[in-house]
This record gives sequence, C-alpha cells and structure tokens, in this order.
Amino acid sequence: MGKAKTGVDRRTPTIADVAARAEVSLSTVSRVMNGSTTVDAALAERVREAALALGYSASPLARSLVLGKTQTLAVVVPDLGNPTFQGALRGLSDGASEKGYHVLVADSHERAADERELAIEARRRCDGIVLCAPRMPAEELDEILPLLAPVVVINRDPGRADVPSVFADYRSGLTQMLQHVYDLGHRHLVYLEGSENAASNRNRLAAIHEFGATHDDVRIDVVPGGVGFEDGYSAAQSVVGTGATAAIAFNDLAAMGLLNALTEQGVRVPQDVSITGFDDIPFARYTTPPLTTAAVPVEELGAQAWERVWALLNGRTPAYNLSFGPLVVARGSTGPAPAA
Amino acid sequence: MGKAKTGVDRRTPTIADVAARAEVSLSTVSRVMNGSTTVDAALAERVREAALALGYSASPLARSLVLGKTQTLAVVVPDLGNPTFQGALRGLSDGASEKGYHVLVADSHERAADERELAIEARRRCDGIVLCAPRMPAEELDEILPLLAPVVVINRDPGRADVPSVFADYRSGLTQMLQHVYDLGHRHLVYLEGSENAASNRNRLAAIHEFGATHDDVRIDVVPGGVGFEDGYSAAQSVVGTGATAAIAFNDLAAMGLLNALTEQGVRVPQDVSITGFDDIPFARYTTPPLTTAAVPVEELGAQAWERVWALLNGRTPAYNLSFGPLVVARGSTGPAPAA
DNA sequence: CTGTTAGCGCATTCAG
DNA sequence: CTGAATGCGCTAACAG
Repeated sequence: MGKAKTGVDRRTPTIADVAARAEVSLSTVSRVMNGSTTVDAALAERVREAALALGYSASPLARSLVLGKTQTLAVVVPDLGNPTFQGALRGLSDGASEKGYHVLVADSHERAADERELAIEARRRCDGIVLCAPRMPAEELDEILPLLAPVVVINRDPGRADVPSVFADYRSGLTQMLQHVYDLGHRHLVYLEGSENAASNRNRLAAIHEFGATHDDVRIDVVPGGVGFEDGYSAAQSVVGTGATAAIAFNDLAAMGLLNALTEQGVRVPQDVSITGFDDIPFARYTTPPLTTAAVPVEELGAQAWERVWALLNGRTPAYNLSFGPLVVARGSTGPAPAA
Repeated sequence: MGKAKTGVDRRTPTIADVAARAEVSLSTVSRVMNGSTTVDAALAERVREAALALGYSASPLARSLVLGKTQTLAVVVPDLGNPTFQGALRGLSDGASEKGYHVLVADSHERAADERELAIEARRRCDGIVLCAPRMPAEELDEILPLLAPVVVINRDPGRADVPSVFADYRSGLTQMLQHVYDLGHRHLVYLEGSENAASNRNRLAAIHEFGATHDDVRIDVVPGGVGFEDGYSAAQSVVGTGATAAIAFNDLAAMGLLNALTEQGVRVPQDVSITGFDDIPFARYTTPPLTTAAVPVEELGAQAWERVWALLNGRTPAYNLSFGPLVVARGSTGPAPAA
C-alpha cells in the first residue's frame, strides 16, 4: 500500500523538495542547513519548517562527494573474533564516534594476501584508515602505506617515520616475562611461537634470543604454536616433550588452550609447569589458575590510534609514535620451578 | 618533495584522466571498467593500459551516488565489548564481505536513547541495516523500523511481520534451564535479571513466571543483576541473601562474575550453589567449574541476518523469521541440590 | 560500437 | 542577503 498513486512520495526528500516547499532556492536551504552564511530569519524559519515537515536531512553521500570527505574511518583487523583486536576496535570506535565519525570494519581473516586489497578498497570509502596487519610482509606494507594516507598503523612498527603508529613493545614485554619466570627459578623454558611471519612473533623471538645469549644457564626451546586457543591446545604434546618447566605462549588464547590441555592430561599448573600468556585479554584472570600474562592496553591502543588519525585528518601533526611497554601481571599460572 | 611543481599529479586520477590518456570518451572508459557493453578490443586495451598506468579505479562515492547504492551494510550493536554481539558482528561481516559488501558498525554503548539516531544516521550511508537494540522500547522500534528498510532485526522479535528477524528464543531457553536445575533437585532458585527494560529480559521473566506457575514446589526469587561481569560480581550478596541453591544469571558474563565472587567468599559451586549462564560465549567452558549455559549460536545468527538483508537487497523475499532454540549445555557449575 | 548529454544530491562560487 | 550557475566523479540514456 502507498505507491505513487496515493500521491505520497516514498522517495527520500532532497534539498530540492525542501526548497520548493519553502519557496526559496536550493542555496538558501543549503545555507540554513549548514548554518553557514547569515540568512534572513523569516526565510530560515520557513526552510526549517519545510525540512522538518518533509523529514529532510542532507544525503551523506552527496555531501561526501562534493565536500571530499566521508566522515568515516576504515579499520582493518586480522580477526574480529580475537579479543585483542576487538579491544582495539572498541577504543577506535569510541574515539571516532565522539567526533561524529563512523567506522567501517574490514576483517582480513588472517589472510595476509587479502590485506592489501582490503585496505585499499576500504580506504577509498573513507577519509583515513587504521591498519592492523601483523602478517603483511614489511616490503608490501612499506609499499601500500603511501597509498593509504592518512593512515595509522597499529600493532607493529611500520618502519617509516612518516606514518604514525601505536603498538605494544612485544620484545620488552617478553623480556620481562622471561625475567619473571627466570626469577622463579626456571632454567628450561619453551616458547610456543605464533605465526612465523608475524612481526610481533619476530619481536618476541628477538627477546628470546637476546635473553638466551645473556643467560648461559638458561635453555629456551621454540616449538610451533599459533594464535588461537586450539593452537595452544594441540601444542601440549610438544611442550611436554621438551621437558621445560615453563611455557611461554604467544598470547593468552594459546596459553589458555595449552593450560586446558595440560590440565586434562594431569599436568599440574604451576606445580609441574608454569604457563604465561600475552595481552591480558578480559578472561585471562578467570582461568584456573588465573593466567600470568603481559598486559597490553588494547583499548587505549585503539584510542591513541584514533587520536593520531584525527590529528592527521585535521592537518595537524600527530603525537609521537607510541610504544606501550607491556606490564607483567603475575597470577597463578606461574610458580617456582619444581625441584629438579 | 613532490608537490605540484614536479608535474606529478598527487590527486587521485578520475575517469576523465583515463579517458584523456586513452584518447577516448568518458563513457568508453566507464564501459570497459564495468565490462558492460561490448567495446572494441583495441580501445578496451588502451583504456586498461591507461587505467593501470594511472592507478585508476572508480570512486566508490561517485558510483554510489549515481547507482543509488553503497555496497555497505550498517550494523548497530549495543556493546562492541560484549562477546555475544561480537559473534553476531562476525557472522554478519563474513557474510557481507563474501558478497563484496562492506560493514559499517555503530556501537550504541547500551544507551537506548542514542540507538534511534545512531541507526537512522548509519542507515543513510548504507543500503540496508541490521539492528540490534535490545533496550529500545517496542513502540519506538515499531516507529523507526519503516524508516530503516531494508532492515533486519536481530536478538529480539520486532513484532511486525514485514520485517525479517532472527533471534534466540530466550523464553524457551530459560525454561529448559529451569527444568535442568529443577531436575537436579533444586527447589529454591534465584534469577539474576538483566536490564529491566530489555526485551530478552522480559522473555526470560515470562519463562520464570510460567515455570513458577506450573510448579507449586518451586520458589523463584528475582534480584537485580545486569549484563556484565561486574554486575554479576556485585550481586553476590543478594544472591546469597535469598538462600537459593541455584542462581540463574541473565547471561554468561554475569554468571562468571557471580561465580567469581562466590568462589572468593568460600561458597562452593556447585556443591553449595549451582550457577547457570546464558549464551555460551567462547570462554564459558573455561571457567572453574565450567559454566552450565544455554548455547546461542550467535555467529550463525549473524550469518542468517545477513542472508535476509541480502535477500531484501535483491528484491527477493527473505526466509522465514528464525528463532533459535537455545540448547542447554550442562557443565560443572550445576550439580544436585544440597541436602536441606 | 562510440561519443555527447543529462543528471545523482549537494555546496559553492558568482552575480544581482 | 539571495538566487542562478558550476562541478564533485561517475553511469545511463540518447543519438550518431
């Protein structure tokens, strides 16, 4: 019911409709809607009435085209299901909406191959972009970054001074973590690594190598792991196989998987084996035992990223690049090394 | 380096640039880019070369304006930090990107007052919208739904036949849950309610009242709770105060908070008190003891919602409204009622 | 098969 | 202070 026949126009009203109804020109309508130039009070009132009666509001699309800006920010994340990126997205979204900006999310599903096109495509519909692409090769990143500007890189060091970035210092975080278990007396550790080609994994490995090089009395094995719960779960055998007394997982998800598998197998945590995670996702504290981890303020990370795009969007110079030093949160999953 | 002086045009190339370089008309360029009408092979090749050389690709904005569609879907969620909505968003995002659609997310921060404007505003930039607004008054929902079409409502029954919806049958789910604890011998229960004005809370209350009415031997208290972890945590006192042997939390988050608080106070779960959640968020199984809950396939819910907007977008009739019957997953947090 | 013309809906010069 | 024109970048009739 209610087609053209009824005379009721189902079409969203345009500025022309308002102009017609108020008996003024398009420009006048535009002026009062944007509050820019001064308009005669009487006319302005007529326009407002007409707009209200018609339920008019300017088409964001048309405005975007003519104004050259969409009021939208693109955000590319590797996995919407990962608490870490969810947190960053949230911080970003909050900051953006505060400034009247909208957020377009693109999930690359951890497929590094898709990230490039995904980012470029998303960027074209927005005024700026926040890129989180941990697995993208450095050369490729360096190559597309100029095409993406204004852009802020999150979660890794873009390696160029002209693009703002905020990320956690994984290396320092892991070093602290290693020190933590070392202090507990552990001398045989095992690192459950994440994606081999992920920047943050390389950072962690750097910490491990350095720590190994500066501590003759410690042995650190490295076994394949992953970034998800299942990855940690299925790595239990290889972890046990090493005979290490402390397992350093790539992140909390993997740590929780490992913790679960170990517990199922009767391995006591932390009496037999200590386990550490990374990120401090919301649920890390509720495992049994609670997970020792290196806290990364992901939401704040997102907020800071927004600050920087916002600066860029306004032609200002963004704040210095930020590198959050993760904080070790010692909880129940780590304990003194068992007596040999 | 590299301003206008260099002669290198920093401006994103337009279709006119390509046309000029290939020495053809705008329409020809448009045609080869869209692969629509047949174009002379030689010309087409010239155009492609020019486009490639210039790094040209049509402005999504301009296309959107003329085509009348943005290839973007709006999604309104109450809280990006809530695993339930994260799951739905993910299902939605996956489905959309599969069809080349983008996703614009809007977080209402559980502020029912903002949902209306947020939804309308987001909708205007997109071709359709998926609305998740649990707290919005039914009348208001009913009022804006027509303005939002094509729209799909998620997580609640929109109450009108002309708008597709997918949601969990909270009432049936909670009934099953009540039966579950009843079967375990519990006769004094307490319901930790969510937001008073949330549709899903009312559904749960309906189940409770019905259950109470049909079981003379059971008593069900209702105490204020909430939707988040902290809410459950701080409700511990009132729960204990009732003397109930089983606590039915509004959702998993609240249940986990409650579980934590109770455990801290030395109340044994499930020996002293059984606890149940709702939703089966990813971490529900990893609490200690693992949480008994009613599983809602949130990601599938998102996927189904996408199916329906997609149908709408293509002028097809969407599939029947879907109401998922949550499945009780009995885990360690529920056990036999303690002997009186 | 190709080029020319007319908008999509709006903000903004430019005259008046 | 206001209205008439111009164009944002592109697609779709419309001739040729």
